[in-house]
Amino acid sequence: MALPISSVTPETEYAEIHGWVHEIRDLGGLSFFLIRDRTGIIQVTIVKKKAPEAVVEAAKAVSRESVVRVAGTVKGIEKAPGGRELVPDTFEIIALAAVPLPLDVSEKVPAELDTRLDGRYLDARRPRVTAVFQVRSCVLGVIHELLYAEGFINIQTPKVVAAATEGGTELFPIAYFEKEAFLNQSPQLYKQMMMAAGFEKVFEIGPIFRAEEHNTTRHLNEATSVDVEVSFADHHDVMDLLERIVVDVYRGVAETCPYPLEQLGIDLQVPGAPFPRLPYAEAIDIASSRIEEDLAYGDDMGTAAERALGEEMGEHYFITDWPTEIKPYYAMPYEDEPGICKAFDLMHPRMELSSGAQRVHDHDLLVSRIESKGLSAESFEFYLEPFRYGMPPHAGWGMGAERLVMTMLGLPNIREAVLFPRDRHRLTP
RNA sequence: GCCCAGGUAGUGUAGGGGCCUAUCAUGUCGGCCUGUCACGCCGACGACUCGGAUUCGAAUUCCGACCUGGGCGCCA
Repeated sequence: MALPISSVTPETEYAEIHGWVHEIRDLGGLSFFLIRDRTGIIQVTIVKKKAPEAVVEAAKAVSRESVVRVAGTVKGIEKAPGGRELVPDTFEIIALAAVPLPLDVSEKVPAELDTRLDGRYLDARRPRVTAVFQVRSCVLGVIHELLYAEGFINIQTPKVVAAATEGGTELFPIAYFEKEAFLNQSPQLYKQMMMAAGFEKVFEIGPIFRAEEHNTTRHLNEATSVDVEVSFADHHDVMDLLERIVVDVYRGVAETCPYPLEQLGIDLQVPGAPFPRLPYAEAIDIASSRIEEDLAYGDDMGTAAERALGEEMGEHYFITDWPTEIKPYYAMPYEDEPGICKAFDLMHPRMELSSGAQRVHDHDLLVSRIESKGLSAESFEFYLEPFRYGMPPHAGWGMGAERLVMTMLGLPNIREAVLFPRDRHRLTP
């Protein structure tokens, strides 16, 4: 029975391991093989005069990144990595790797992101890349756990839809038998419909698709959205929830991912809640005093403004009370001040992570909001009908999972947080 | 969509009219090496994205195509 490499300690007497040949150092009569699995690396030491002939032969034939099965005696030796090494009586090549490799897994020579993504299966063998996806898995696990613990229902909504959610963004058209259809940009309308169904608390973690031809380090054409909707809740209630999730995610990763964090060289600091809730008007004042370009009330936050605010705030924060004009039709305007609405963005100092709002739950108000955005209410009929038969007040948000992972780990490019990113130019692998 | 910068061995790079039979590292192959841990030493192998133009001469300049990275807008 093979052991995970990290579980082999100086006290282990005998071990069998499966792994990939990370590095080979042949000193002549003595050779060292570093064998790697997803949990760690162990040194296998072969003394040619003492080792079985079959071991020596296999060791001579093996190439870097081949899959091997090695079994033998474990010796506690201080000068070996991890304080132990394996002296094999069996060294079996399970799958010989061809040469040369498309990229250097041991990271002696860097590879560009494009090269790495082309050979993602190899790139992901690199401990620092594996680590990112172990953390990502943990992040999504923590979110699931927290939401289940708070009584949320995990839903799945269609990704093939007939119309845009909110207009504005470009959609990917697809052929759906004799009809035109699109890949969904957001589960927004569906999760709201489940409020009319009385589900009260729902969440969905799934893909969203945007056909924008953006070319940045923080946009993807296929992203993972963490979406939440809660009945009988206002925007502050769901900001509280979002805050709990972010803090819990950081804490969960810090507690359960020590090896990945070590690989990434990150000393993860759990952010302190509550996060400041900065009204849009104040945010504009702060940003405009710190940047060159003109920024007026009613403008969207540009990248420079976001960056300036991020420097000022230094931590996660919310921007609240946005002008109704620049938020989607489903954001609830304040009753006493309809020029601003109960929408919010959750910001990391580097970028926006999430946006949400208390939603409009009154049918007639929603129709007038849709029309004031220049959209046609008829095309939203499937969405509007539930609002006529008992729609509770509700609020929710959507958060980019990749952005959460990216900002937490300080990744330079959002593509680092996706196994097989889809961007303007990349459709394979 | 707009703007900028690039494409040189498997990988990452140097070189910006003749000094290029193209640098260095890593890798691969062969040889030596019993404690390496970026092992070391000797030798070899391997590349100028494509098409056109300018020129006596182009990896280098110009035009076009293709591909890539980044900034902005917009957003998660």
